[in-house]
Amino acid sequence: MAERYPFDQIESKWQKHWDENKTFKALDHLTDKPKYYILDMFPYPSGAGLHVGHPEGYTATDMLARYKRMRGFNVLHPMGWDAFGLPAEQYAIETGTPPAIKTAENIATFKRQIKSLGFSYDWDREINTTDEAYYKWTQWIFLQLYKKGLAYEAEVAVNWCPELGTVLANEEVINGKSERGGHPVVRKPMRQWMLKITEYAERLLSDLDDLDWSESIKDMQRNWIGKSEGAEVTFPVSGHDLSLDVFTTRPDTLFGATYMVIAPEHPYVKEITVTEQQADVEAYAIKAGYKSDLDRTELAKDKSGVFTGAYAVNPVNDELIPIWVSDYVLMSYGTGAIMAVPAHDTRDYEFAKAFDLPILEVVSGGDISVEAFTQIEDGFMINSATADRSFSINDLKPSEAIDKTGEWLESTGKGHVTVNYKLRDWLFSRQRYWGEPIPILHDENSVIPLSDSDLPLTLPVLERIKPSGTGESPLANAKEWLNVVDPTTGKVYVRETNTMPQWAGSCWYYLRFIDPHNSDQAWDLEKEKYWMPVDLYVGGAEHAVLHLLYARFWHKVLFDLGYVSTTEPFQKLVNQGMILGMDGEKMSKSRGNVINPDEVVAQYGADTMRLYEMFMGPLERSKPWNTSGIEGVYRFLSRLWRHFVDENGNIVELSDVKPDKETLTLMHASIKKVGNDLEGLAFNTGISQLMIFLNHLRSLELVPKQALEVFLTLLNPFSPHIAEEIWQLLGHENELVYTKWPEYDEQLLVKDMVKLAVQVNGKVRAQIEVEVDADKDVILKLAHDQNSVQQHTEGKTIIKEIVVPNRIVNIVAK
RNA sequence: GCCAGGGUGGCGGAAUUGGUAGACGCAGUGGAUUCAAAAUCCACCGGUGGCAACACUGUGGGGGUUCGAGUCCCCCCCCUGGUACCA
Repeated sequence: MAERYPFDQIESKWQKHWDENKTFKALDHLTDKPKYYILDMFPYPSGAGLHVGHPEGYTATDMLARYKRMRGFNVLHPMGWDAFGLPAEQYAIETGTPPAIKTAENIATFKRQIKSLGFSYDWDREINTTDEAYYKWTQWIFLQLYKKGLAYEAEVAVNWCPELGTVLANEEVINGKSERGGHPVVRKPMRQWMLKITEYAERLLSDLDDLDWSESIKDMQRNWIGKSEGAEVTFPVSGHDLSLDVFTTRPDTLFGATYMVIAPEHPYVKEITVTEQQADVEAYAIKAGYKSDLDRTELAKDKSGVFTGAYAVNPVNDELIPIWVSDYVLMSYGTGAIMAVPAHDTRDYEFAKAFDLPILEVVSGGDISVEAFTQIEDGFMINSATADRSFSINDLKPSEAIDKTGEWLESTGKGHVTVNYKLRDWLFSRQRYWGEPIPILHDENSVIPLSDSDLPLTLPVLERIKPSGTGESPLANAKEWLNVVDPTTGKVYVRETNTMPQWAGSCWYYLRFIDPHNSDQAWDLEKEKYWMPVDLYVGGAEHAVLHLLYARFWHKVLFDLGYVSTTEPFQKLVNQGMILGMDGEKMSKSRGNVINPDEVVAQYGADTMRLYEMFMGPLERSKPWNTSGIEGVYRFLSRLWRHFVDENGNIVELSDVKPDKETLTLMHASIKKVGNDLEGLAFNTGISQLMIFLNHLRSLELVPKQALEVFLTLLNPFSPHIAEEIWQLLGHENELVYTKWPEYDEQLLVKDMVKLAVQVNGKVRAQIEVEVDADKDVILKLAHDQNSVQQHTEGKTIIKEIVVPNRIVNIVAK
């Protein structure tokens, strides 16, 4: 390890200074400065403390925040805690420690660790989702959703574990057994709160286009929303006074529908099944009910199913086709029933083969004796006309046939063109204690929302948190809390025992940061107008779909209600990559490759830690930690210190004269490069430029004071403690934090001589130095004068000579 | 299977978007300093051949476009993330 520079003293000194002076306080109504809102995804404060992945994103946003301040922006850069959630509740069940206590401890650890890195958060805006002053407004937003008709109750199957007497989250169920104890888990319908996110599907999809997010994240959201255009077609059931609606994206293949399939949970299953098939169908439906969604897909290869004995009428040609029940059709998508076109759908093809059902080709171009032909771009329609020829799509391309069939369905009333989404409504309730209570009362047959003045509805303090045994949340045990007696009528109401999911608090925290202490409103509308939208949002890609989709949904609802001024909350989004262990594997306790940020800070200091986190590589990419790599950046900072500060802590002798030409050019090139790299979040190359700059300064006999000052200014966003300290030693009264970022002079970056490579047939043979924008003839003459060029052109005819000004010369000879 | 991103020295990574591949850092080698080591400083550092000048070769593999390709086009292989009977 290099000789220590006193980073521990320097860093604690400046961190204390920033704290005491509230250096990073964001000003709400400072309208003469442009605003910049930089947000980190706030962490769940786990018991394990911070790992090196957290500070990666925080370091990046901090560097940008500090840079933006130097650029004259009023920066909002806050931090808080997403502190509701399962681990604290499980810990409480095991140990008896109340979740609030454990959570407070964890937050203290996280805060200490985050502060040790010198991040420039406005700590006066710290928020905590478990704080009743915060969740009062989470509940208030829920009531807004409820009043708008976007929250409703439904019977939904949950993972019920009879042994544990509790409902489990999907991730707590492994292979149909509980993660803890390995007890069997069954699907049990329970009353749940749902949010109608599907009502916003189209807007959530189309508004993605204008966001400055990576294409891959946008695509994940698009896939999740899963819009598909098609038609709904009605198939009357023969001999019954009912019909089955199906959704299809391929109405062109209607003539090829040779059977139908309905999901085992379909409401008509019982009704249409003929007596002889009743037993088989019922047995199959029960078996399918036991399978979780996962099991169903695992068995995807082998199609299973049972014939109902009933027939449907294909509306296009009045042919009778059999109706089957199979779990390859999902009740949760479309209508829970499909028309099967085995010739042109892989799944239907497999099913038809398995049960020997007819396969009728209606699009030419494939070989249906081998596999389903699903290409939609190639081929032409065949076998697709009504008996009386009144309707025919024969010889059309499938895409044309889709449109024409759609029109026909509309005009005959046998169906209609429609759109379907994969997105489902959001299951919003959890049978847990440690979450926001849902502000709802029940009586025998109705639901009564609390009024705003009853908020917050606080969590009751339970002596001991334990499962209710019924599948309800532990709140069902809180008898005094549970029952509410109307003082005038004496009527007894029961509180909702479900709580909100962890997503709730994080759906709007970025709005509370704008006005965190407001007790009359969730946030002030004027402040919201000033600060929103979030200009940069940085966090892990694990939240690419759910958190971001849920938050966007709430934001749009709040927009419709007039509480926010933008349609989208997060204008620009960046996902930091993962930091891997030294072995290139994901860090985990079991692998023993976890790096503890506390140890890194203790050994090398926060400035080095920050610098290394960003020097490793591009922010978005995953990259492995390397202990000798951190030595490198540590040496860089040590060299800076040693070169300019003597043993007594005084600045060494500097020159007051103007920097020489080379130094001046490099100085201005660095201002440009480092600034551009910070804007583009390309921290690694910015740091590399700082290293080049310092290497040059160290090569000088006497360093011009001005050059060192510029260097420190550029270094400040990256390693602020050491930069401030040397800056102060230079005698400056003001702090670097709000020092203006230097301007560069483009004129100085224009060189007067350039080196050109001379190629012969595309291979570099010589290097020449000429004046900038030198004449083509001059360049060529000089090029031909080179020995090596002559060697390689000797005896050859010159066919072509390419001169790219200030770049390259290429002589083509044969 | 499908969607997205990515394969560059021993390692992390640069490369003005078609113009001298390997910046910067790590590791390594040689030297200076030291009684010695650590630290520090200087030099070298893709591969093959050569004492050297230099030559050939080289950005996952194969083909193509171009005066010129890490960069553009086509085919293939591998890795990472997402998703999965979505009709």
